[in-house]
Amino acid sequence: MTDTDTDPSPAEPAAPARPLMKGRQTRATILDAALALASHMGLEGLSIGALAEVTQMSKSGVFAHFGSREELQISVVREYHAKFADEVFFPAMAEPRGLPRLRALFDRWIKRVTVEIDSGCIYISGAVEFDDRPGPVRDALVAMVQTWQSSLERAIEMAMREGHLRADTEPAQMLFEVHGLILALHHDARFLRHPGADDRARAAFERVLGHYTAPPAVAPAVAPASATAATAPRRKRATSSV
Amino acid sequence: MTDTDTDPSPAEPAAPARPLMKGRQTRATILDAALALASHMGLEGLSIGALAEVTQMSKSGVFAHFGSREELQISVVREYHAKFADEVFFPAMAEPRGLPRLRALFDRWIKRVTVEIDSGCIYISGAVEFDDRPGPVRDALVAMVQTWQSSLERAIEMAMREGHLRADTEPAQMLFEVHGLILALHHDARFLRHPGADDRARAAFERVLGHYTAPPAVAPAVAPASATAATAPRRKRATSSV
DNA sequence: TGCAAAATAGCACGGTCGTTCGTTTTTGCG
DNA sequence: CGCAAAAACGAACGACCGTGCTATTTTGCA
Repeated sequence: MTDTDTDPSPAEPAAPARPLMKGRQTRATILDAALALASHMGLEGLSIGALAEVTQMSKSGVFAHFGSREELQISVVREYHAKFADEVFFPAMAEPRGLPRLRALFDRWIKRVTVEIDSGCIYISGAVEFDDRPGPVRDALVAMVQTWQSSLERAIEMAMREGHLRADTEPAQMLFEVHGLILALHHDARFLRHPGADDRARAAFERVLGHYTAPPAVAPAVAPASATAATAPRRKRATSSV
Repeated sequence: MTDTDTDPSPAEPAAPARPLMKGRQTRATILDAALALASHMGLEGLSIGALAEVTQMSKSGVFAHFGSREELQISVVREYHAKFADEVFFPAMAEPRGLPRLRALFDRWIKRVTVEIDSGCIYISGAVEFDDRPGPVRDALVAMVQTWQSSLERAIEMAMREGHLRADTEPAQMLFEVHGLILALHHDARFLRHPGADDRARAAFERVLGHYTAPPAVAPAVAPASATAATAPRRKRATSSV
């Protein structure tokens, strides 16, 4: 949401900043194509030549916008981060704190990973590609992923504070388990092409929620389920349908 | 083992056709190096030139053993599969059926993914690299992963038959959740370099076990299918296939 | 020891890659 | 219009890639 085009009206005609140039626009076009290409081939599969072909430009013309392949990759990571935030994070923040927001986050996350058939998640593919490849690209990727995970963790903490999750919940542990569901979904849906993978993910998510909303529970086998259902507040809201 | 090693009597003096040659040995050496290299750079990062340098051979010398880069990649996948089976599957099969075997499988799986510092899991990295890159390499990879997952699923079914897991367990669903823990572990340990990731995975595994060993549970207001299973537990448990 | 076959090396090919550099076109504004 | 700056182009470079050839070395057995 940072540097989007601001040209509905010429705005400042009187001695504005010199570089109002509309080369920025082609840069956005290139970045868009790069994002699509990287979703298919991975960040390491990005090639300036292929990018030039897709955008009908010369290799050097594409190159000039980034200065190096590495800078292009980093730009792609940042672009993906912005899009991810727009489609997953911000809309979910419109939901009320606690379980509704948590469900909205997970639901949109699922859609980001699967519904877009032609676009694998760059966070996931990038994590595998750069897990032992040091450098600026890895650093950028780690920073973005950590930002996203921190947001999730804060949402979990908020749900605890709202009383929607049991008090002994370890947010990082719960995040680990939920993250695993997304990764398994990505694996089964994209790689194994299992059709019902998203249903599995959703069912598992509800199971995880079921655990973290149950009473602190020393009571082992005999604990009646009706009591747990009473203490766990099930909001209507039914998540966001989108 | 294939090529006609059943000739104790050398009937043909001119062409005994005995490929006992020790070029097989160098092939194994190359494959070993290739496995290490692919663990770092991914299957797509495998290059015959780099492999030649590492093994102190000529490019063409390395090349001759596989006939094509693609065949080399497939050989690496098969080699990894064999090693994986030797280190994870077969030792765990020595444990008694049911929970002990399940725990052993998971425990060794964890170690395969993390303890080997210099070796990422090729199943995981390969799945991301080839999730939309059709071809023989992808096919081989899918086959190996499915073999492994089927083995796990059978182990889960066995645990059910032993009475160690509740009768309404859906093996594929449980497998999905456990697999997610491994993927999250791989992500957090290798990419984010979180030190305690394996403890998180183990704790989560026990939580999953805790759920699937609990009594069938009286409709916790969520699951639509499990409730019906509890009321109708009578299903012939036949299917004694192996 | 000799000899055929297997294993390895050497070399060259066409191709793609990222990058550089000089030139040309386009842009924005006086 | 004119003109400087920005943007895009085109050709070339060195490096690495996979792969096909033909030698050369090594091996295993008579």
